[in-house]
Amino acid sequence: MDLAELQVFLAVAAERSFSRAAARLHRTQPAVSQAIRRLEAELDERLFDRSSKGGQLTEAGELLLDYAERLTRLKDEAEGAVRELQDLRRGRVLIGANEGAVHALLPVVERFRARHPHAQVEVRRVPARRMAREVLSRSLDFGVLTFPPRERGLRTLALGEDELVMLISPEHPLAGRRRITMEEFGRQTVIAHNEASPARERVLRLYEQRHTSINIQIGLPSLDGIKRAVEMGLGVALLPQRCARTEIARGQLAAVKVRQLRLPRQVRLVYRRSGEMSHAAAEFLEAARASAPA
Amino acid sequence: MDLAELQVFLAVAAERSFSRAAARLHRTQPAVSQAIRRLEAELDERLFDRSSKGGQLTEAGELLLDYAERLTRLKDEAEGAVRELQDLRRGRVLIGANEGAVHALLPVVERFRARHPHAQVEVRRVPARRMAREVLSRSLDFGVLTFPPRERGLRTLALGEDELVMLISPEHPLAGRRRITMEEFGRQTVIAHNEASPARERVLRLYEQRHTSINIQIGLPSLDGIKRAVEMGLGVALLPQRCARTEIARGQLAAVKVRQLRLPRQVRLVYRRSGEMSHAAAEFLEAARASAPA
DNA sequence: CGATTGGATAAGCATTCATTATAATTCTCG
DNA sequence: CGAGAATTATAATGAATGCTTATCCAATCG
Repeated sequence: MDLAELQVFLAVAAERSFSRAAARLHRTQPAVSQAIRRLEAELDERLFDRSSKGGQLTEAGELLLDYAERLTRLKDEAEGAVRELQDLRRGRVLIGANEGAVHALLPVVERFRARHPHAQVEVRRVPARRMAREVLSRSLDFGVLTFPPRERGLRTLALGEDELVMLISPEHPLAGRRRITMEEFGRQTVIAHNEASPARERVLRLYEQRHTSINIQIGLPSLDGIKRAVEMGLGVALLPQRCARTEIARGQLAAVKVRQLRLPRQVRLVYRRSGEMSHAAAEFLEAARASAPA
Repeated sequence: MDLAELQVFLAVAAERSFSRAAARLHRTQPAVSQAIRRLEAELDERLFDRSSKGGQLTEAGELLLDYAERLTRLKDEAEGAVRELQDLRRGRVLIGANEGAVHALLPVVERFRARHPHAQVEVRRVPARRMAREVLSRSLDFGVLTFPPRERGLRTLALGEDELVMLISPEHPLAGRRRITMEEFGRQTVIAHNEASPARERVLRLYEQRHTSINIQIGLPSLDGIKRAVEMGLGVALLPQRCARTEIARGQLAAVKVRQLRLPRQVRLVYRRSGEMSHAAAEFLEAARASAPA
């Protein structure tokens, strides 16, 4: 029993005639006769009563009619679903990023969504350490990193540069300064993310090398919390400039560069070198390329 | 997109390997490759990611997997349904009969149901006049008549003889008599069905021919109502003997023959001479032959 | 009763699908 | 990183399925 045969069966049932069904299907009448015959032979059951005038359905024919309709409907639905997938209406891009990197990603997401409004974008918070592994194991389509991954089998795409700046309240005495020294920064009350990150490791190492000190006095679990705390004057923070762009523009926060701690870094999108990429992922990559710096 | 191809697709998805799927389907590996290729070409969409280890499904593959499973399930269900029809675990026989004729039919129904407990039997009340037409137009599988139909294209099978008797209350003065005359019957209070029937026409015509009279004084819409009314002594009725067999046996009603009005008649099952007959109908006919008089 | 209509059958042909043989990838392991 | 193993892709061939043309047969209708 075959969908093509059922299609013929449906045509005959609808037209109540073998020859008219043949015309509708752009086949000859014997082709229709044979298709019905094959069906009947396989089911060992007559489907049409040829004795009567119009191709009258038998009881078994009536029964099969219902199933044939459901089957072709389901088939059309399947094809439609795939088509939709191609239109990215069901597509989804899964991206891993740590909190700071999200900001570099937003312009890409914006561009992608503008072109494919039905596609889903999900950005998950994934520690930089696990990023490469998750991308390679297909748990993620993309990862965002601020350092080149050592793992093989990955490609990267630069999304743009960023640097760390000290964020402080505009009321703070240092708010007017263009830049300060590491030592000055070290004397501040520092508010930081309470998760390990490569950037933080690097900053701590730099202080160690200089034999000066820094104390992280407040640890918060979210970027937003840190920014609010800085606004309230609880202390200062060292964060990627992009993360506070809007607050700086609005005058809610001030940014001051710290000598030796600017750590300019490339924000990178990483993805699998080989293997099938979903349409959505391919399109996302395209959007990233378009919004990346020339 | 074809059920056969989807079958291959399902096998590959299940085995996560083209070659293992080929083995399971008793095909060669290139056959599987090509079937998948055809599917992919038709959908214009990769279904498996060949680069990674096992035949990993792509996004579209996952989507199609669900549909493929539902489609094959539905196909199996359709085949099962036809099979059920064949062994009469499903199926229906539709019979037309007027109320009196039902009694002649019951032994046949009983026999049929004993053999095929899952098959449905539906007896519909159909006026004798319309019976032949309904059978020919396939609205009914069978009809029950007490006269040979004039229409061509029908066959008949005798179910048994029956004759009209006068039913009266056992308390009635005439209850002891073996037989009475038409004139005596004419003087009774007659209770009859208030629907026209060939039998009634015939009785009225006989009275006309004899220039004697009969008055139907009570008309009731159901056989059962008539029998109750007779039991209560409201009058007498002229009905097929079979219809009151149990009441006569129990002594609730008495039967008296009426000269010239016995009208012995053959109860007949009528059905289409040509055309497909459902399995259920064929078996019902078989049951009727078996329980018909030799 | 002959003509017409609709379906069945037969023979030939084309396309499709499966097979064998072989190439190209990808993965594994030293 | 490279050789070998495993898995999938490709090409060529052959069988079979299904379509077409050309009829035949049955039923219906004037």
